Amino acid sequence: MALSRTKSTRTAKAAPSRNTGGTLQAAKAAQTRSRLIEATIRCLVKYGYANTTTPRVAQEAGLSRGAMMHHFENGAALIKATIIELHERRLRAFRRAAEKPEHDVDNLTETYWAQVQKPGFIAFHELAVAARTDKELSDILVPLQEEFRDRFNDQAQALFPEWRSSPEKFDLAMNLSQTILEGMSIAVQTGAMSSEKVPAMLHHLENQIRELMPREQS
Amino acid sequence: MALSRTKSTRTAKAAPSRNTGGTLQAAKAAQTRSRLIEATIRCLVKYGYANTTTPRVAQEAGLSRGAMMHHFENGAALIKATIIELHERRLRAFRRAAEKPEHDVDNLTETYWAQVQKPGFIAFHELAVAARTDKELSDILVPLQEEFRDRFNDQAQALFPEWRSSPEKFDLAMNLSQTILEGMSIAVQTGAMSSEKVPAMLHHLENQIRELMPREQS
DNA sequence: AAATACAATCATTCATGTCTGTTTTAATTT
DNA sequence: AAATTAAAACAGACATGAATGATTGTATTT
Repeated sequence: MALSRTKSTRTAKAAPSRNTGGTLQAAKAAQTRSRLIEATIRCLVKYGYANTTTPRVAQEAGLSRGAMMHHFENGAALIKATIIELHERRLRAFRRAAEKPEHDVDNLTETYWAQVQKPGFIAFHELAVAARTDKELSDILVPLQEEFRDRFNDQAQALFPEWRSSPEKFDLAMNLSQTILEGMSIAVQTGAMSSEKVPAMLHHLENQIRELMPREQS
Repeated sequence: MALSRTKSTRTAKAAPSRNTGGTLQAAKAAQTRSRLIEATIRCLVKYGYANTTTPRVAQEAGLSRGAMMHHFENGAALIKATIIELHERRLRAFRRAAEKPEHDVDNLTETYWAQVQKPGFIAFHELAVAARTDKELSDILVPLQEEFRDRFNDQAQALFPEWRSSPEKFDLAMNLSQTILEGMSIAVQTGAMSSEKVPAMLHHLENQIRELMPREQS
């Protein structure tokens, strides 16, 4: 997409009167917006950020580009919306996992491992990499990354209350998990690591976490 | 760059007669090629893959685009050359580190940690991410990734011969190191992780490696 | 009917590869 | 050693394709 490759000369074009008023055919609008966002995610996964263009997204969504511009005043608005959708989806998935009854370490690591292999994470990483050199993108992304880390820690702390006794070890375990699982996903995707190595790594990570816990749990 | 966005209709344009003959003003040519490759790396770091274009690279190198096209018949050739340069640089750096006398674990992990924070690795990751959705790129990159893993393991095995007694643990230690260090570098770059967390992670990794070693070494 | 969803087209910008022309450098000949 | 010549290094301009935001026009809703 390469945000705002062309500078908007026009007078900011009154954003299409976001029809956020609860009860109308605005439901249709929200649905179409959602379709476009989903299409964007698919494009990011299939073609990468560099080749995710507005015509391609429109085609992937089965819409005309004109229709698309009706719902998002420009390409930047679309990927901004995509970012926050991915963020919320990440939080939701994490929340669902936390609500399940079984909370042993193996379960959680494998659940998060499954998460980081799904399209959502791949698309998110495409955007995160792009944001490194795109201020407009990083202005949106960085705060969300921080919020995710906080929620991640909150949830984990709620699940393992006995860990509050040694917060440094807890912090380390969280960072280890995130780094290894996310890093491993990226490494496999980019060919830096063979997928055969994954099980042993997961097993080792689980052991590590248990050793960082304050003595109980299998 | 987005390789070959336009298809070459012309008849393959006899590649500029690579003047690889050892002893001429061909040294100048090699030097200019090198300047262009360095400029490409800088652009990848500064602007990201999506915004690394031939005009920008030429400008960064202080050359005209025409001159650039004289040395690389198209943009794809340039980034291909950049990839193998980065690969060889990675191997060289690794080799240098192995030639130093002191070979304790702490030294090696911190050396590699320093490596993955340098421009070379960042540029390489930009290309690796792009290669995920670009067959032309991955055709070059994937074999090099494999070669790097092999050399990485060979070198490490030469440095710690006593480790041959337990190859699975050795393999795990190598994968752990690569995943954590590279993953952590990316995480910090993209804002997924705060850099404050790095020292504790490094320390933990070093301990892990030592525990995987067959009993000796401090 | 008024507004909103959608479609189609426009002008602009930019990157790409190709082509033509100029300068510099090295090799050959005298 | 000086002059000549050929090739390589470099620069600038061109045509093409594609993506962008803007604009205008049509069909649905409600």
